Amino acid sequence: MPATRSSASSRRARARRGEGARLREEILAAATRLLAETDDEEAVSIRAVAEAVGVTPPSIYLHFADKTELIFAVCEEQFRQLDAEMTAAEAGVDDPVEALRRRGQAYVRFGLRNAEAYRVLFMYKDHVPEGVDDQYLYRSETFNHLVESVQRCLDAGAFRPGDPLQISIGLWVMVHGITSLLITVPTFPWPAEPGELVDRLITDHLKGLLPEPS
Amino acid sequence: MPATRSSASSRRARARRGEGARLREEILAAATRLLAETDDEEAVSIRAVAEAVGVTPPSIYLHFADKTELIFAVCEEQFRQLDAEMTAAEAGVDDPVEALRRRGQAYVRFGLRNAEAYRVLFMYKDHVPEGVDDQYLYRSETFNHLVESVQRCLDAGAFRPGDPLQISIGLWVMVHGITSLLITVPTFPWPAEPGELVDRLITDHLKGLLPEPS
DNA sequence: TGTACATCAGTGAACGCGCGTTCACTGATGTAC
DNA sequence: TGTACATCAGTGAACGCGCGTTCACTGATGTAC
Repeated sequence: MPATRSSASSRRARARRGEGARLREEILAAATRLLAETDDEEAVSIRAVAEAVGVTPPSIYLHFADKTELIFAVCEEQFRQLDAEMTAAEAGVDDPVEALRRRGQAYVRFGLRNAEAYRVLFMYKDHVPEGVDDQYLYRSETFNHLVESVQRCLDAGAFRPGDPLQISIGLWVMVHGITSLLITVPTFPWPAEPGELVDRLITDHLKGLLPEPS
Repeated sequence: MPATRSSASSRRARARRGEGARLREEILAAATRLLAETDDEEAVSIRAVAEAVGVTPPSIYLHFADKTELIFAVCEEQFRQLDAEMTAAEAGVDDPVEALRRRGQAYVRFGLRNAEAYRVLFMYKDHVPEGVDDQYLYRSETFNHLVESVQRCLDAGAFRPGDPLQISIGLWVMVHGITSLLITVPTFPWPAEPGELVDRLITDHLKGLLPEPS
């Protein structure tokens, strides 16, 4: 009986010829799962990922140049997932302002449900490795869909005229502010429901705090 | 000629009897300076701090129980500094809304000028060590001064009636959103001046995006 | 149908690194008598 | 005024740890002839 390297995992079956690329997907999935389960990016080491997949550490380098590239690949996937969830939240909503509100709610929900992934995406420095377009976020589908959603509000006359990019930045700042503070300072006396905070702030942001003209 | 441990630093003169506590201040100052200069919390190791002070690593433990306690002490100091700068920004301004705006501007300026300290304060998990009141931020002078500043706006009738705590949370969310995104995603096409972004967002937040009633 | 060979998908062992922390100690400074 | 002693402010060396990464290798799988 050969010694097992760990009580938690067993050796993975070797891929057949030409199917080596499948390991890449398994590594990505394991890294994503580890990030969610441990809620700690430091626990997602090359060694831990290899162990979770059932493979030795050097195998990771068959598919990723280094650790940075692996983590970035995880982030890319999460970022697409965020877009998908926001798009789904908007689906079938006719009122463009209500659609935008649901988009915001979905953003915060995603961030809180995938807190550690969210931290890596938006609260780390240098999460975009060298060699990657540094306009990555700006040029992304994810951000673009927000701008389009804002544009629909402008087209419908629901907002007073303005630059959709600047309005989008304002909305992003707000939902990011909410998400990141809820993650980092969870013991603060926040409203009971994060959704409440999002709704109130979006409403304040859109309608204003100043007294109505009398 | 004795070997020097480093080309960069020399042995610090030993404190006299009863003045050992002075080392504590020197350690704090060195850690703060290291954080600012390297712009990287990971570079602020016990060893690096000791080296910067001109002392051996075990000496740190004469004044701090462990690394967490040292970093937290640095954070506390920075947090007081943030309060001082916001208070100074408000000084002599009569209009309470304008005072609030200056407070926000000062917050963002502080965060950008002390980016790595800001990250440790508000973008790390568990920056408040075990044993410290987990309502630390909420009960702080720094946060309290914001609430008081909001209360002055309410008292002056400059805001429509509302809960000063909730309004304060909204404002904090916004300035934190701006500061943290500017730090983390500096390559995004932000407005040229951070102050511009702060002003526009505070204005939008206060006045609203919706069309004026016609 | 058999066999030599190339290729592919990994393995095993080790590298050097910097880290936080501990422990037994030293030597200058001040104090009691 | 001298000296033994306690105390204080540190030092020096080492501990074990987990990390990313490299390098030479192995052995199963498929292919050419």
